[in-house]
Amino acid sequence: MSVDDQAGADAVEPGTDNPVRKAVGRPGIEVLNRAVDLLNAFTEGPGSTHSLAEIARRTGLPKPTLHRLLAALDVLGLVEKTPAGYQLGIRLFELGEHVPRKQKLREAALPFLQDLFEASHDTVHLAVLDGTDVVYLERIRGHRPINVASRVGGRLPAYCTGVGKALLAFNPEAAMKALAMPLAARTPYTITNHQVLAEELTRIRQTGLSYDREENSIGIVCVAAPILIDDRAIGAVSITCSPPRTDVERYAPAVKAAALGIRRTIARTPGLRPSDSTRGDNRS
Amino acid sequence: MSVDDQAGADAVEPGTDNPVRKAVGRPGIEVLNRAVDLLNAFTEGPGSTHSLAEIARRTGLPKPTLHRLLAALDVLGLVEKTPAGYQLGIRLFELGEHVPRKQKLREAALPFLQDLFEASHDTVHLAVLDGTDVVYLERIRGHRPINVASRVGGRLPAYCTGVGKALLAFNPEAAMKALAMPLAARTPYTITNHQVLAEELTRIRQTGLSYDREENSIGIVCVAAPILIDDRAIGAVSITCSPPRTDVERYAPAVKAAALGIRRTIARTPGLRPSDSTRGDNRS
DNA sequence: GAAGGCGTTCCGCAGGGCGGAACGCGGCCC
DNA sequence: GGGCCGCGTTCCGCCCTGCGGAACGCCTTC
Repeated sequence: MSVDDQAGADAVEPGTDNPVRKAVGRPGIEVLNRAVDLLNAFTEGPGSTHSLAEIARRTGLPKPTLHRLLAALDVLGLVEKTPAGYQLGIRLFELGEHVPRKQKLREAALPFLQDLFEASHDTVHLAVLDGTDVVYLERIRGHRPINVASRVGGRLPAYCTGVGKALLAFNPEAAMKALAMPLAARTPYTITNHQVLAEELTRIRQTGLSYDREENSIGIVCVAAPILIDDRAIGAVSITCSPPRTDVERYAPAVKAAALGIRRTIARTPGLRPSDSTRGDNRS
Repeated sequence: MSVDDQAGADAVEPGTDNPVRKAVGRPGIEVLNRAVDLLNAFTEGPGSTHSLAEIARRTGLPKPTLHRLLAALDVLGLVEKTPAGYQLGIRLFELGEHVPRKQKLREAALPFLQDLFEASHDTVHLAVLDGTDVVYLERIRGHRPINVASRVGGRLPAYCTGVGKALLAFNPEAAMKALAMPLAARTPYTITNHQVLAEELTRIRQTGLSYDREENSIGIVCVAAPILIDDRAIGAVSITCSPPRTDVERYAPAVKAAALGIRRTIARTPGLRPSDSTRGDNRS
């Protein structure tokens, strides 16, 4: 509760927010698209248990259709029907724990994240890229009441976060996409100009370090470093603190060292390598 | 494997029966059933990246169909196509992190699990029930080389584990189901007799404690206690160790206390209450 | 008693998912 | 080299299956 309220409780991006949105002229299998839209409805906005009617409102799907879908998903364990409504089912958690991108990176990174935390006692993050968004895999935080907008399993646009820019800098295709979409101002400091963002990415590419100076959320600054395998960032680490202690810079070496350590651990373990998903959506 | 042999299950079509199981005469939406079977193929057996051909073998689905399904799931982010094959996608992890059964229980339990670990330095588990299986939500383990068969996000039959029996004892419907299915012997000590299991559950109901004495795995014993809300177990905690140090019993009070502590924390936080999913499959 | 919101069921229409067949490719073995 | 096998991918016409408007029974609210 202490967390996300003032961060704007972001309803991700303006393109997808109106109650009807997507799911219509899409490629792929219609039923699947709808089913996943349904599931996504649980990850957006507040609350975790919803009535059929509310899901109908959120997704814009007709009630009989939803009824059928929910019943099917319930049997499959992806959704659970409780007296209070529907919620995401345990089997989703099971499946999620078997996602290799998460599993292996996290495992390799955890000791280094711990070290970073010990050294700084500030919030430490591990994230990966998905499309032009960042997904947080892990967070270690202490008792300091920093209101980080992040959450494990949460998603934020890459262009306005430390880890995000580090990831973009070493993922050309994703960077292209990000540079081709509108950059909404989340704070007065958000980079909203494509030219500026491009330069920032170049700088990051040169230094191997990425800074977020209240670009996503007022009161939050951080340093991040990419975890590079074959010159591509498969993940990124960061330390976050509040700007009174503006000297995030002094953490830069530690963050960079942690990223390198993780890289080495991974290089030693086979199996994580083919890190780049093509992620079908190159159509957009 | 243990299940369907006696049912005859003849009338269904050929092609999908043998190398795989289910997915044929099922209720629900066919495409969804297939898609989820496809995803499940990634959580069974070794390896996390599979070729289309291999998935075809595992699921028994025709290749063109799989091709179409995988492409659709790729766009949705539930699956990722890499040069080496397909793997589960990051969005599954995202969804999994939003599962309330997991999210809230884990959050409430974590400090108590830590305490248990500090006190014992043996492996600590947190699990919930799904059907007649147990799903592990969290595990804290030290450096002792105990080969626990568990894994976070893993699944085991309830009747042969400490947490499982604790959960069954306080979930009548699930217990009924478990008592109606064949109990395979996983070790010489596994309870395979329904009568014996029923008595064991009664004992657990009286004492509030459940023991696993190498019933699931040789070399593994544990004590477990249910986390009770309104006389139903919404989860269970356990401490596991190897039988040379047979005195798991001395951990019993600590485990029980932890369970009570978690219960109290949850009772104070609203929102976790409606814990019983009906989980569609009451058909069986 | 009317009005609105909810979850649920029914059923006839047609659009979408199906999968056998066929193709191009690369590795392997004579 | 030629033949073979297994792989991923594309095509296309048949037919099955998912679709959703309409209608119902049950609540609470005014």
